[in-house]
Amino acid sequence: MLLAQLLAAGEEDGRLDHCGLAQIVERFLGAALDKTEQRSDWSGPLTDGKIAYAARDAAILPPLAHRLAQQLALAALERAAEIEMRCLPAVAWLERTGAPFDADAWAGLSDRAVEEQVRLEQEMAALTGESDLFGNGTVNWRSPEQVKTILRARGHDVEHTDEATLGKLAVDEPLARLVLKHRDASKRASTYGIDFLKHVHPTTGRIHADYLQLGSRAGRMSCTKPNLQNIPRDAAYRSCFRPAAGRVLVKADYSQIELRIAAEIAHDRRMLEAYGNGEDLHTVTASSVLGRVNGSVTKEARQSAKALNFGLLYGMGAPRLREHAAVNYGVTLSEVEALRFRSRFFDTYAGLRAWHRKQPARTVDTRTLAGRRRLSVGRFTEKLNTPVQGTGADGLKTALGLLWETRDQCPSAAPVLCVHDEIVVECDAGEAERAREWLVDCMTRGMESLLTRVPVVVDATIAADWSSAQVAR
DNA sequence: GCCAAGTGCGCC
DNA sequence: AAAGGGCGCACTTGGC
Repeated sequence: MLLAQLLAAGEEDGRLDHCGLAQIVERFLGAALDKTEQRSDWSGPLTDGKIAYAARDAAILPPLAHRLAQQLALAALERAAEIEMRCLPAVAWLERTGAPFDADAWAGLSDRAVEEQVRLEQEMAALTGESDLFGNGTVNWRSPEQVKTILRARGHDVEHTDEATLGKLAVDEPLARLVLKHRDASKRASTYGIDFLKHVHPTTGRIHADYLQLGSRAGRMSCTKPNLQNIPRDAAYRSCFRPAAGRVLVKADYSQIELRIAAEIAHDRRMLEAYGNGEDLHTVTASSVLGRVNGSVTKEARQSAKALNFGLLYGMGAPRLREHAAVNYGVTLSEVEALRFRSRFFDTYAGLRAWHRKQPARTVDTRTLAGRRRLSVGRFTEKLNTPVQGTGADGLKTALGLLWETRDQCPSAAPVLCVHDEIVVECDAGEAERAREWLVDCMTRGMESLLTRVPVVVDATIAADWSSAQVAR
């Protein structure tokens, strides 16, 4: 399954997600596998037909494995395949262990979000004079159509009601501010509301999410039922992920990993030099692109530089840079200023500019540093991003494999969360320091197996829950 | 009642 | 010449 997905990465919808053995056999062996028995009643004694069906299912595996190995070799995907296969038991381990979770604390947050949502609806009703525009007397503030209609009635001729649009309006339209606040409360009341608790396992009390090992076209994992990779960063939410007394979490993440990988792939001298000297690239960008105040880089400037680094690295243009700066940093840039920042950025990182320029115009198959392939990439921005993001996945998956293979080093420990550049392990409090060293070592070695020109830095902390800040090294 | 597409937004 | 990328979930809308 994984290997078939690896070969298919980038096709149509990008994955062979819900495709079973029959489709894989059909595709790689060109043979039809009869699955009619699959949905029949398997209780009671096995009939000859069922036994034959089960035998056929098993017998097809050796020739299928042979064929897949052949195809992987032909496509030069052996290294990527090894990473995936060694990672697989770690993903099973992660899912089976589950994330430790405080459902009562979560329910409290959900209640607060619902209250806030109701309060905001009352405020908006008062502000708009209970306007009966939609027949039933109440406005559905989650309907972009209705929000648009009401804003237009108040003299704002908007095409969209997204955060960027409403954010601009918010300056002199209190309703826009309320709509944005309502969106936030409503998100917390729905996606992160009471229904989330249906994912708490009745006997373990933990959340055993479904990690899709090849969930993204670039090679990352995704996560569903529930998605534990988009839990709000707000400490109130993260702290609900908390083990019982006597156990602790060890959280570790890669420092600026995509920028380091980009430096390696693009051979950018300035970036490699900065990382080689143990510098922080956001600060370097702030200093050389945005300038200094009294000789030093302000916290705000470093924050803005982050946006420049991630946006411009992957091909963001000046217009969107302006938009982004306005919405996320409250920084107003003129067109000329945006263009100037952009060109100063590429003056600083000339290797990145050269890397952008050498991208072919035609559709290509991209490769990560481990050789992971994505088929038929046409967009310029995807040609830039996929190898970088995908190499991050190569390194993280290698690390997960190492954790599984060296688990005897830390018998009380098991992974409980995994979020693209972060792994969280749970263990006995008494084994925390040992677990921290083990985790940092596996993560470092996993990523270092791919990067030769740039150092890998892993930040790790021991904590009572998932919320505390990442500081120690 | 279901399905698909679109909108919006949480995270890395 | 110009072009940020990658997800999953809740909800609305429009059609059956």
